[in-house]
Amino acid sequence: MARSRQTIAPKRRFPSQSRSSETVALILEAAAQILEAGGLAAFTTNAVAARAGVSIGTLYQYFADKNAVLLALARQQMETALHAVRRALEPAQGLDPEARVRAMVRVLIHAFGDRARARKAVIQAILAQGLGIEMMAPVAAFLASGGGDIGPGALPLTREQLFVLSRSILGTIRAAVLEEQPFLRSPDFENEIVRMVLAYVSSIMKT
Amino acid sequence: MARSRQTIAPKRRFPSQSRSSETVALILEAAAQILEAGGLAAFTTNAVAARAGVSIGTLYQYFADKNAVLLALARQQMETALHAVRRALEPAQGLDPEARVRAMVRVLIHAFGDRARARKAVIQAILAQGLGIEMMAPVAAFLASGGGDIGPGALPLTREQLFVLSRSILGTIRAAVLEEQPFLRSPDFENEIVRMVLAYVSSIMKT
Amino acid sequence: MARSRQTIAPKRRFPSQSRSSETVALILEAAAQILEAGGLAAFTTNAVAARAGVSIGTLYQYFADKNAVLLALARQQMETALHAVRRALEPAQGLDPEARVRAMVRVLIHAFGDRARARKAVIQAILAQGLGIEMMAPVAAFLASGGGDIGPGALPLTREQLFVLSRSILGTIRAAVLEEQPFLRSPDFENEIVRMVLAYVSSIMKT
Amino acid sequence: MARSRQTIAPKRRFPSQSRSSETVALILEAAAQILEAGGLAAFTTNAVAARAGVSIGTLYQYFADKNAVLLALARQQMETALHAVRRALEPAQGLDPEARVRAMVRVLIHAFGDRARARKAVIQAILAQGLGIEMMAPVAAFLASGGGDIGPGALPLTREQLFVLSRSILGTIRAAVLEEQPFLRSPDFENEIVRMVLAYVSSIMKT
DNA sequence: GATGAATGAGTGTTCATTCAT
DNA sequence: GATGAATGAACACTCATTCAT
Repeated sequence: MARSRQTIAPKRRFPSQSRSSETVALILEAAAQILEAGGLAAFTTNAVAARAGVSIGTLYQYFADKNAVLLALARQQMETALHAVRRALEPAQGLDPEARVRAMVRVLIHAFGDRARARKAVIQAILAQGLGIEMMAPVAAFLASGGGDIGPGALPLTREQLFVLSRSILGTIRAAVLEEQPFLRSPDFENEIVRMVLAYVSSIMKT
Repeated sequence: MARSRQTIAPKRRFPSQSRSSETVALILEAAAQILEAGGLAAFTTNAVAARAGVSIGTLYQYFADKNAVLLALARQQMETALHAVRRALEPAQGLDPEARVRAMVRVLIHAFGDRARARKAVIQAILAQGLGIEMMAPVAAFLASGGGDIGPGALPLTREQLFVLSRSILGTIRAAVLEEQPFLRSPDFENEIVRMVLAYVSSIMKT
Repeated sequence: MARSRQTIAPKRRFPSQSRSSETVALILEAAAQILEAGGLAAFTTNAVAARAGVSIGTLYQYFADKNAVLLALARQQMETALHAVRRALEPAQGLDPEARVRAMVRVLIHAFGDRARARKAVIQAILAQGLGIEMMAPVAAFLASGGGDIGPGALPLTREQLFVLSRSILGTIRAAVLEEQPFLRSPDFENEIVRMVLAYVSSIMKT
Repeated sequence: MARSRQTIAPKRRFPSQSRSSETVALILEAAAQILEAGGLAAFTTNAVAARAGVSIGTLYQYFADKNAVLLALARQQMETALHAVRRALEPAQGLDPEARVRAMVRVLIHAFGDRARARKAVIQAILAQGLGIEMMAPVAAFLASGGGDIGPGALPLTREQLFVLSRSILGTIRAAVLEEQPFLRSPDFENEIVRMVLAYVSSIMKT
């Protein structure tokens, strides 16, 4: 039934492509706007459809249920963030580890810092649904695949190290987003995360 | 969102304090059980009252609204965790920093790891309600007041350092709980968190 | 949880009796009216609640779902019909079989013939839900228990005979109701059913 | 309720009769399968079209609405049953009445007993739609036209007698189908229906 | 203080049907 | 003729909260 798994829109129809992906994009954009404007409480399927300018029936043609919309939105954000990280790391090739870590952290902070309320709501929703794991998987995979390549060479991390590394970064940023900390985008905040990461990685390498 | 600030705290009864606190305890226990059994979805005020063996009206006599129950439960858990940390740190007086950090981390892991489903649900609920800040405050305060006293002496941390320190620890443990990671209570996991904390603190002190 | 099984209202609360049974009666009456006025199509839980003058929530306090209302209504009608049959048969004690059968048939015709649209709708609903068996059970039980006591003595019917006897009577009347046959209450119609029953029973006894 | 009378009959196509009737047959077969598999609840126009391998638009090219599909299916079944009865009665020419009645009853039992779920669903749907009369008409007409020719000669039945005769047979079988009685195809069940019919007819003739 | 029956706004979701392509 | 994306009216049902007893 399902054609491909990479498709952003989960479940339901896979219409003729152009029109449909447009509609899906429309709906996701509307979802983000609703979230941004009114938070999770305002996020109703009817509201999303209305803002997207499509009928509620159309929404359900592309998304199995309310949750699927949230999921798709989260996935989209995650992927955007990962792309941003990759792009940020390219020009950092060859630079010293600190520069590379800093580039990554900065991207993550801002990835999660733009459209703050929407992002906060997405995170809340994902956590509330217990879908956190699925969302973190790509990040961990990225780091595991040497994506970070944070140290001077490829450092083979254990499962636990990978987990602590990724979650301490994301958990900290996430907390700042959720708590709406004013210093989220401040250099000091960035500095401290970078310091934490470098210190931890150094410590691992010394072993 | 919250109506008034007083509503968060359960309305204390003065008349027969014993009966009242009994009832409150009954309700909170019921809430925890409901959460443990059915997760956030099963957590309805009617269900909690029913399991507590009190009428829904009585529940509302002690708690301003559904959220207040969740809040009280979370606060109770937080306090339990803090007490556990303090108790764990006492015999560690005078020991080297690593031993002290390890004691604290271990306690936190178990504090958040017991009665897993209930705690997970509480965390989800708190986050979903955007109440994370309030819940973190005591922890931060504890660390700020030198509670951790992790370094060789009192180390005056900046706001950002305090935040990164506390959230990287709690965020990592939290993620492990929410994602139901199997290694949550493993020594390796504990080791890595300890390593991360010590490395970060050392790095701060060198400045 | 459930207190007693004879209660008409199935599932849900069993409130303090007086007020509640009043409410239940109110709802069932409203349901019958809605059915009478607009048929099955108009039968929505909201409409029933509105006509009953109670909130939709109250309806769901007493009935598990839409179907339960229909079920309860059908049961009530069935029981009313049975009572009527019993009452009709009492003065017929000692009379010849024909008189007794006639009394019974007449009651059934009118039981199903009054408030025709409502009764029709109830039957349709019951059949559509596949709940026919449950509704027929009491009738069969009645006949089986010698309730009919149609022959000159107690005649022990086989399962199949009981079924054919009860369903041929009820099926015929039912068909006349559903098809809105004009002769439903005519003496000729009654005569033919009586003839059919007597002929069948005689035939059985000859064996 | 019904919009116009023509809508009941599927719009016949003249151009390429073969292709059209093929499509209609395809749709009816799909409808039967859906009904058989999931009962009335699963019977949606979209589902039928999908299983038939045609677009929903095409379905509406041949059937005015959802009901028309059901109607056509019911009619098809009814006709099949009648043909079967006629075929069964041919070799019974000249046989005694019992043999002829038995042949008819047996055919009816099996006509309504095959593909049980689908047939049950069709009956339910027809009844729920209040379309029972239309469906019974052909049967009554058949019996009226001496089709049954059950007695020793042509017996001129009154309207009521015809009704009671046909409905007591069909009503009984119908009930057994709807209630999924295990003895539906048993000889005992058949015997009792035959007995009932013969007894009733005899009784009529004696008058 | 306790009770619990009553409330009703609010939401997710379905599915028959249309019509532009 | 065929297609199938889009439509949107309609509904069942939940649950936090109130208030008369």
